[in-house]
Amino acid sequence: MQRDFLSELNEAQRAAASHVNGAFMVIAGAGSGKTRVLTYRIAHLIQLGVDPFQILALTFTNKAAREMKDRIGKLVGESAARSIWMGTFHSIFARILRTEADRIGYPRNFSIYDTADSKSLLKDIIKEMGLDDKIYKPGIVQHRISSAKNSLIGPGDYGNDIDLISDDTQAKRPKLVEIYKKYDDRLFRAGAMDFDDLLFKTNLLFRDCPDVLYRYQHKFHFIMVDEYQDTNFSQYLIVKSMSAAHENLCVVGDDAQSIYAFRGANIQNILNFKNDYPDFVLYKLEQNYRSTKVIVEAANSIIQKNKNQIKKNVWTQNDEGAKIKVHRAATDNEEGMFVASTVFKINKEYAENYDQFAILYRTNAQSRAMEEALRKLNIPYRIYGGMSFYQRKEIKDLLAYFRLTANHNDEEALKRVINYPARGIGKTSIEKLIVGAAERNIGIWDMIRRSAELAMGGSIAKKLYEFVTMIQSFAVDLNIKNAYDLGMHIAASSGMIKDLGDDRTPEGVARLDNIQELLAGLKEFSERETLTGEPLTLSDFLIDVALLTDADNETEEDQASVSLMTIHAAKGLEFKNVFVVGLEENLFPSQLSISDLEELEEERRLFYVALTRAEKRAFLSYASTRFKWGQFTYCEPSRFLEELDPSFLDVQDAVKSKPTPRSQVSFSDERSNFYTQRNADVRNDPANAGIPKETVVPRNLKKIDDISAPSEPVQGDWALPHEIVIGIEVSHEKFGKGKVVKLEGDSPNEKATVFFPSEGQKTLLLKFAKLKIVG
DNA sequence: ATGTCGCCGTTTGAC
DNA sequence: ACGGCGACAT
Repeated sequence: MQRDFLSELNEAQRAAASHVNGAFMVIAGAGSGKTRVLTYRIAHLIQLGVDPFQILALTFTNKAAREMKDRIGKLVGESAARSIWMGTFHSIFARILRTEADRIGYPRNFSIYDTADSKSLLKDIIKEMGLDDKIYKPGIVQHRISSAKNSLIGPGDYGNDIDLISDDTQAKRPKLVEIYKKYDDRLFRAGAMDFDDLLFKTNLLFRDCPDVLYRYQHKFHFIMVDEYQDTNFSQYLIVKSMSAAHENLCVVGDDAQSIYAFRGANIQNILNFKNDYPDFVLYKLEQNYRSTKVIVEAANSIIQKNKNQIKKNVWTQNDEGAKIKVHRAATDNEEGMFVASTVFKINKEYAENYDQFAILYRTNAQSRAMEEALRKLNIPYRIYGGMSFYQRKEIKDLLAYFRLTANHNDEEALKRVINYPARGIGKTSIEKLIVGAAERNIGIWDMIRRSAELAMGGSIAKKLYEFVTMIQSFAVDLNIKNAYDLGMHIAASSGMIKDLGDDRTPEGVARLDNIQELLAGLKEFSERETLTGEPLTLSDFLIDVALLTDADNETEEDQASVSLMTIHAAKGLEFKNVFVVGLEENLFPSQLSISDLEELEEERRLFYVALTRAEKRAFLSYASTRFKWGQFTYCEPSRFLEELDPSFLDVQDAVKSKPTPRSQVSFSDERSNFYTQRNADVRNDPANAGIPKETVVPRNLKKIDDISAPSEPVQGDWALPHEIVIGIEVSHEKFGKGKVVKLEGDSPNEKATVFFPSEGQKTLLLKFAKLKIVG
């Protein structure tokens, strides 16, 4: 019955997969069969007689865990596969924390705050403290607290950390520690943990309860960590503590694909592995099975520009393949058209299914132009990411009812639903309750019961009482009714179903559909069998849902679709045809990363990840102008295009006319014709003297777009950008000569902002302005 | 208490 | 362009 599946691996893969005891690390180049090694190793362990319950496998996404379980199930059987502890750090430790909650003073049904919840709480705290939210921006505060937690710096330690304090003092945010303390306290009183807490509190649990740690150390004989390059310090320490007893630890990763430093991932965890486990064994998987030679080597040529990396030599025996097409588009919409029409052509020409195409971008906002173009050509597509199903208001509302039922102290959940659907409990009342609770140092729920102290009107008190009673009645059913029945009951009794049902607009109908979908998901969940045979409760569902992302919410596709997603979301996936779009400075690499070497290297790794998703064909594109922040902005090609070895590229449509000299640090190759004109040149151009710097644009845009200027004064409806463009010189009957610096509005209400040396900037309605295009 | 209007800031990624 | 939020009206 045993299948010798190890023989299906290459030598390096087999060596790693058959390694049983001790600590070892697998550095796996892109497309080198990393998941194969992990799954085969687990299957191998089980074949050797290891109890699946003793195996812990930590993955980066729920999806990865699910897929790996499926594969293992096929190798050694479903039931064994199901018994393995496999999941993301967050979901595995949320479960463990739930079991051990009382040891750290938390309720078993603690809530999990998502980033929106925690931001909202921070906003409240900042407001309550009377601080300026322009200085204490909730996002920044949240990020600093999150980083602290990921480095295991609690609110107490934060105040003692000279570096952190001096950072805050310099940034004029001396009260940050105080916010952190209050935030921590409010979370605790709400019986809630944020995402970082799931790891942080696990560390506290293990530190403060040696018996608990001992139990888990001896429960898990084999620990595996996938995507090790993306673990943060908090995760690192959990792994280290848990594996201390057996030291059977296998970590797998690729430093070249570390793209999550922004949220605390520490590449040093890979680089330092040898210090913690001096006897460790290192395996390198360098043969790529995914991509053509061109793609592999082009990717190598880009990643070698990074200083910080482990040396490796990724190679492939696959075919040479086509060169990588580089396309310059005039606008973002044209870029979309290029992509869509190329997809169309390849689909026809090579009979390649639409699900074999991916369009990858740096930011979610870029999906719009792609979508429009695909729709025009009737190409089916699916967008991953963006507004997740679980972030929709109606879903969050219903889940808030669930959360509040399971944990009455969940402040964020309460704020969401106490007056939704409207029941006459307004902002002021809620504020009184929250402030009152904070003053008395009690939970929000207790505060409602003592609301008489707040001198609120009798009618409000009655409404509050009714609300409380309703939630309590739900709670009574929590451990009696099955999760689905209770969920249905809550959706109906809360009034949500009615409220949404009353809205007959298409959006309203869609919202009700979403609720139905969530309830259907709950039904499926409640029917799932558990390991222990106990029924799954609504609180179990909440843990699951809190940690899901919509990448996990995969519905079976009825038709093969092109995938649109951010590069981050594409990690671990592969497609025959990949389009990487928006290769422009300040977009990819992102503006925020450009001034920092480390961040720039992360962007480069991100580009590496993008390129290595492709099996057969890769396309790179960029636009010269892009509609951004509500107006046309100028873009120059990404430095990554210059860094790629040109021998792998097939550059179409490049501006062949004249390579313009560049004033900035130059890169040592000749493909400077990618560039039209650097901003610096434009600003320094004497022709632009006197024009405010922000609005100066290159004069030669007209040439780039090959626009012929009418010589007669133009009147009537204008179509953009064919006749008038940013940067063009015009003359006005009254104001004289000027230069167009901004265009906005739709025909026939298009407006042009023109800089006239004598008058300054004027915004003119084109259909009335008599402008003559000069030159 | 609820709803509407206009202004503001914003846009990196996600468990 | 868009969503969130405060100011103001109902």
